[in-house]
Amino acid sequence: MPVQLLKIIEGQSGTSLPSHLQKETLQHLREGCDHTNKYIQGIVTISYPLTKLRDGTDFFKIVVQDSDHLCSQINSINVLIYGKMAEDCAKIIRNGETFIVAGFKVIKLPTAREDGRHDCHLEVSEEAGSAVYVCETEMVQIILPCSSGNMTCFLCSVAPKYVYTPLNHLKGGTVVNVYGVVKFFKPPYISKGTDYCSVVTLVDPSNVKLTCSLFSGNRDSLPKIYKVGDIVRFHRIKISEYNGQMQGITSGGFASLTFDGTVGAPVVPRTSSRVYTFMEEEQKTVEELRIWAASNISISGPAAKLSGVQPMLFFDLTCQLVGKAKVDGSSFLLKVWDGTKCPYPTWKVPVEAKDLEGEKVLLHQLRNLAVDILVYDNHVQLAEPLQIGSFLRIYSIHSKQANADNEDVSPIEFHLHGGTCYGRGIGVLPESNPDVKELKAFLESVDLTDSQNMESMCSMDVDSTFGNVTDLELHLQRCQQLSVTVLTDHQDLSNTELKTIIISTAPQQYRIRAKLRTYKPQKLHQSVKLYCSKCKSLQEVPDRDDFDFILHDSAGTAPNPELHNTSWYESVTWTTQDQKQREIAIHFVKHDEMLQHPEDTLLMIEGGTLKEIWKLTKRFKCVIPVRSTEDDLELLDLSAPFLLRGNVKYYGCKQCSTPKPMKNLSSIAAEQQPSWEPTEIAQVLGIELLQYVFVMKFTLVDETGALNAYLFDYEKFFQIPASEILTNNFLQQKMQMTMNTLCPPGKKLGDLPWLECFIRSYNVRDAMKNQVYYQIFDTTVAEDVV
DNA sequence: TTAGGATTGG
Repeated sequence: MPVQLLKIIEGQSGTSLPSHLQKETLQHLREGCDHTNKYIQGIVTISYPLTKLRDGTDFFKIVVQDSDHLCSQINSINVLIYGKMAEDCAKIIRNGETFIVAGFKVIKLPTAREDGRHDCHLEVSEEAGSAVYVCETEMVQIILPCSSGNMTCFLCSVAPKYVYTPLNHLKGGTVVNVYGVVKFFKPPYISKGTDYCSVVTLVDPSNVKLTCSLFSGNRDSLPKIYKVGDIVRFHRIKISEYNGQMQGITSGGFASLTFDGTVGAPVVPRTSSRVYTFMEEEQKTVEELRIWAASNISISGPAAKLSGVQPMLFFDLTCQLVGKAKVDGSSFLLKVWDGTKCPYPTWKVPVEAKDLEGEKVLLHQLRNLAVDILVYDNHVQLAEPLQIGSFLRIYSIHSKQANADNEDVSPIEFHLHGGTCYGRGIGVLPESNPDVKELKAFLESVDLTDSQNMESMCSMDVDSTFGNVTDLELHLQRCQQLSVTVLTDHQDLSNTELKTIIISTAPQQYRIRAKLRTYKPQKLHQSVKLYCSKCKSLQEVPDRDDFDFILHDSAGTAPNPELHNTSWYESVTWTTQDQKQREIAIHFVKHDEMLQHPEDTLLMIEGGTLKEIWKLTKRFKCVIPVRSTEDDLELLDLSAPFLLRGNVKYYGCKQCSTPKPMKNLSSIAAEQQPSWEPTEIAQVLGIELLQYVFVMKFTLVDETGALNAYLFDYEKFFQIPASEILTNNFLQQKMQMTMNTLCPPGKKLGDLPWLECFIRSYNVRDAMKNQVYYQIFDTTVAEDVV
């Protein structure tokens, strides 16, 4: 992560920075000079809200003041931060903090400034190779007299050193600071007294639990916990003994920080205090707790998508609010959606149209995707002021099927019962929350016309497979006896018990019969990775923003007219009418000196936006984003897809690819019937094609033991191509339903279906030890499950 | 003060 929080000790600032970097003063900063090994340091005096540029790039502007040269004529500079880095910086940077940047671009402004600011600004982005360091310190704000009038500046005060007590060393009657992993929590609710209340149970590596009752009149000052596994730091919590156990309760000056508990996620605290201390060693504490929690806390909680809900269970739902209505004094209706479709008919709470708040058109469009959740009693007061459009996590919703015994399938009802048992409640998630970002992107990708069309498809599926409840039961019974997976080879082998496998040496192959107790990742789309078969590396699929930024960046290079209309392609160019006057060139590859039908055509585009490229892929067979050099077209950075075909973005391995000239494509164009296969295109362009794979960890159990086995699958196991899952809503739902059959949520171990699998054991050695791993192979989901 | 985890009603 390029944005780092550093501990900077006064007089030794820079001790933690890379040693090749040297401090540059604002006076010496010039456009065109080499600042490669320089950094700028100053105090943030103004920060503007995070905004988006026209093309969707995040943009964050701050003003940084050189605190060592406060009274010189030029003492501050505008810093413009773009893309992912803008977002990251906006999260953690507050006025008064020390900001350090290296790897910036210096851009001179056309007009001279008279406000003491530099006549250049700095441009900062991940793509430009910038690195940002932020020092968070407790600040003292003072006003200094200066030649140009009074001036506000900030001084760092020495931060107090906090001591954290492990949970097994707590004593009654003390006030302490603690770190812990959230094992259980109730989102803030209105207590019977005067305050908001949140109950939080922590655990730490001493394996001791501490349940805390936190009160505050201000909901924002309670910890912003969104899920079990989050990590919290409490300052000044009072410890007392209750029923023979230690408990925590808020005391004066209580303060908390909350961190995402995911290993590897940015260590960015969630807090309402503007000023807090957070040192480098504390970042380590959070990272260590994350690693401890990963193997000691079960966070595969009852989260669900609407497509995965089953009758009669309790689950947490992350969703967007699209409508609300008062029903009566003790209940309130929330209409929400998460982009997926509940596979069962859902109830509609009757309310008068005039009582329903929300955008009418959207409510109509979502009539088959949105569900009604009725919240009761204490939740009503929190539900009433919720903003339409906001993102919610509703905890422990009860999905209830009224007359399950009835011949007619009665719809599923969703209730948030009164009370706070099991953490029942409603939390509002900020837009910066990673789950919200992901949900937002997914909601945007939902084609509402499609989902209406799919409605008939879905209900057909449901009708034929689960015609009524009896059929559903039969289906489940069948799953319990027969295996929900089948072997595609080696059927002659007999089963081996897991205990035997665990005590045997590797490598070996086994046939097993086991149950799937749990699996990771629970969010199925996170299982999709890109794999390079040459260097054997796995990487995340780049997100839309990465591509967007590369496109934005390459649009800065104008198409070179000398490269237009060659023997093997025909070019069209135009300039956009908007303010930016972007130049776009499209090169249509010819066959036999003729243009082909659009559906057979490969084209190369320069200067296009994400949206434009996406539209072209709908019409044309293949699209390759390129840019001009002096003498040829070339591919963009390999973090961007080098080829788009249908719904699939094809990526190349940065390490193993050696891009070749684009004119090599002409050899394919000259074939009798060019098929424009991605593998062939990759080959002539010197690209090592990355393959989409599912990578999952299955925890398998039988009567004798348990083991974790990896699934590494292109499309054989799920019979769904990994390459298409990210862009196909229907396939995502299908995969979720498959996993719900293999591992039905809320079922006891005895009720889980059996899986027949082939697994192979293999050794992984490092300097310290040898470890045995297991991989599933030659296995596929049974035909009547998918 | 409030809550002190521990579902299933409308």
